[in-house]
This record gives sequence, structure tokens and C-alpha cells, in this order.
Amino acid sequence: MPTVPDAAAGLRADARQNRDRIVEVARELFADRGLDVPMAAIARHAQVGIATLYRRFPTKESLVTEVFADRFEACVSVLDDALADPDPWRGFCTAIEKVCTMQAVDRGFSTAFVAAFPGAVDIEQERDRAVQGFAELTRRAKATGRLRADFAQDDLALLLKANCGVITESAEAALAASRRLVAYLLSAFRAEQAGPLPPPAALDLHDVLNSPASTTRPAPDPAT
Amino acid sequence: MPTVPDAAAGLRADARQNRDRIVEVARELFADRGLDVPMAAIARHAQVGIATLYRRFPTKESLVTEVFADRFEACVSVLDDALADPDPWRGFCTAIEKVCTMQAVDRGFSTAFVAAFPGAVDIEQERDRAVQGFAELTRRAKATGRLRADFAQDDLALLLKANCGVITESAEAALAASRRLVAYLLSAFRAEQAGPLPPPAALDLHDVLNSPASTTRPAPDPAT
DNA sequence: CGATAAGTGGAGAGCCCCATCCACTTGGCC
DNA sequence: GGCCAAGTGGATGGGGCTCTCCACTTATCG
Repeated sequence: MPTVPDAAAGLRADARQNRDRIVEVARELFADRGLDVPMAAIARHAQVGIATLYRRFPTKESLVTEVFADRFEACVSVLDDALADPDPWRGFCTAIEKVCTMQAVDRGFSTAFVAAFPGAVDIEQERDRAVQGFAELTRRAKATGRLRADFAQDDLALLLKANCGVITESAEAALAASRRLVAYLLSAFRAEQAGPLPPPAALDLHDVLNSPASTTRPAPDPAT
Repeated sequence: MPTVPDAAAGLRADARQNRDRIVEVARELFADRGLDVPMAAIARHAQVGIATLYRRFPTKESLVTEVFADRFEACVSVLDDALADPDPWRGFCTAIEKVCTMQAVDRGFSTAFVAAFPGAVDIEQERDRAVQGFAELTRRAKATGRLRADFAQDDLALLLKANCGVITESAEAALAASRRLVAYLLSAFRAEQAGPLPPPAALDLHDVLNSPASTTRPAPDPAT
């Protein structure tokens, strides 16, 4: 390993200990209170001064990035597992379930992930790999005929954002909600009974604004 | 009409004009910037002082409530329309589509609605009526055999929260995303191909936390 | 065992937010 | 036209947040 084994390399022993404690505490607090827990609270729980915290992580965003770096890696490895599965559809479902569970269990990761996914922060390389891996997984799953052909690449982001939306209240409730939502969506992603879908791209807003859900419904019928 | 025609009754002419302008401006700002637009910004856009704003609406929450009161009423009437539809399943789908469109088009309403739905603010009466109406609609839709029997009452909240999650970026993109999500979910709500679902209730968290998506998957297979 | 650079803590600057107070203005009735 | 309650605006308080500054402490090495 020619590169540093850790970002905390070259630190004095006590400093390194403090840094580790900060990250650990931040992970916990972000997980069950979300990303908007104050820096002061993190410092207090880690039993260090605020200055120490800011010396290691010049900005809150840098702390968030550090804290969730391994989660992003975990996501990539989840994808690798899924790609290794001989049954692409099962791999597809499993990958989605795992990632959504990760979101449900960690409030902070949930929002950080969704925020970082479209316009990544600086982990762009990991992100691109994940996106491409998922594209491949999608392709294979479609090839088996189990995943509906009109499943769009962007539907992953759609699912992740939707999943993020149901992460509220207690962790138990969030997990249960996420489980159920994912089950519904995976069932909708299956090829059988695939009715017509609206396009994944944007559409013209004015049409809708001018008839805001109070008309007598000229919309197409989603039934059968 | 024995009751006041409006909450702004008995106000001096100029005051009433100001009040109306405040509500109008707040509606617009909330719609496309979300609920966290500052009170000062609303006052500025309405060309009144902050004191005037606070005289009419002692707290920000009261302003939000006033601004979205008619939207909540619109939701109730959407439900009434749905109940009047001779085809309960079509009514069910239409109601969900309409409400989700309302959310997608109005950022502020989207969050206000989700926030107010479980632990309502003060519009509890409307809310209860809506909940009961939806329960009836659900019952009828199930009776036709089109809506899956294990659809839970809480799945509506699940859908609304999920829909709220995809409301990001531009209004056009939000609407497109919402459309697609709702189409997917409605398709999953159909009775055919209804695979097993996780329970709508909460579950024990420890099991999951102890095997956080890195195990070799002992979970049940959602495929066929 | 000291010298020294690395590390530390807490006060506080700067900013944004909700909400209040009070001296001033103005619409509406006689 | 004049009176006065109703209405108004801007300064201000109070709180929370991110991030900075600086005098003090401590690990580490010859």
C-alpha cells in the first residue's frame, strides 16, 4: 500500500483517537437524528472542543462525506454481490432491498445518499461505478424477461427518493414502511401485468397547472 | 350564511387587501420554494412590513394552515368525486392520482400535507372525514376484486410520503417523477399478481441492525 | 529532560430565523 | 373636517447554526 492506509495517517496518537471518536459519534448521531444535528452536539458527545472537530473536518460537509464514505462503498459491494448472482432478477431485487434497508436504518445516510446521487459531492468515481454496475444489472434482469422492458435507469433514483420519503418517525416504523414500499415497487417492476407508464422524462407543466385535479378527469385509465 | 364569509371579516378595507395579498404571495412562495421560505421574504414580496404579517398570522404555522386550508378541502372533494364514481377502482386510482399531482405541483403543500396527515394540526375534522372516506373507497375497490385484499389503510400514507420524497428539483421534473411513481404503485396495488407483502406494522429492529445488508441474503425471495 | 510543533478548548463573530414592541400613519364614522 | 381606534413599518430581542481566533496544554523526539 503506497498510499495512506487512512485519512487519519500522520496524526499524533491522541489526535487520532479524538478523530476516530468524532467519526464514530457522528455516525451514530447522524443515523438516528438525521444530518441536521449541530456540530456542537457532535463535539460534545465526542468529548472534544468544537475547534478540534473543525480542525479535522473544516466543514460539516466534509464530516458527512467521511462518515458515509464506507456506506457508499458498501453500496458498491452490494452491487457486486448482485452482479455475481446467477439469477439477475433475484440479484436486482436483493440489491434494491439491501440498499433501501441501509437507508431505512440510517436517517442521515438516507438523505445524504439521495442528495449525493444525482449531483455527487466528490465520490463521483464510486458513484459512476455504481451507476454503470446497476445499468448492467438492469440489462441482465431485462434479458431474463422478469424485469419489465420499460424500466428506466432513472427509476432507481425514483425508488431511492421515494424510499427516503417514508423514512420518518421511529427507526422501526421507518424500516417497516421501507420494506413495504420496496415490496410494492419490486412487484410493479416485474414484467407481467406491465401496463403503460408515463415517461421518465419531464413533461410540460402548464397543462396540469391549468386543470389542477378539480376537473372531471380526462386522464387515461390505469385500470387493466 | 350566518357565519363569517371569510376569516378576514371585520377588517378595515386596506387591512383586508393586505391580508389577501399576503396569503396570495405566501401561496406562491410556498408552492415553489417550500415551507422554509422566511416570513420576511413573504412580507417583502407582499409589500407589507413584518409586523403586519404577524398581526394577521401570529405564527408561521397559522399562515401555513390558512394558505393550505383550501387545498385540504380540495382533497376532500377529490374523495367525494371518487366515491361518486360508479367504478370504485377507477375512483380509487383517480383520487390517488389527483392528490399526488396536487402534491407534485406544490412543494409546500407536499410537505404540509404529509406533516399534517398523521398528527393533524387543527384541521382534524376534515382529516377524519377524508380518512373515513378513503376507507370506504378502499372497501369498495376491494369488493370489486381489482384492489388487492391486503392493501392496508396505512398504505395511503406510505404512498403520500413516498410521493413527497420524489418532489425535488424543478416542478416539471417533480411532476414527471410523481406520475411515474404513482403509476408504478397503482400497478402494484392491483389484485392480480399480488405476491406476499411485509406487514404494514412495525417490526423488531434488532434483527436487521445485526445483519445490515452485508450478509449473504437469508431474506425471502420476492420473485414469482 | 526540555524544546517545539502539533493539538486543544471555549469564547465569540457573523448570519439567518421567528417573533415582538412601539412610535407613527390612516381609514372610517360623526 | 376632525377624532380615534385600527393598522402599519422598521428596529430589536432572543435563539440557533456554522465556522474562526487565540492563548494554553501536551505528545514526541533528540
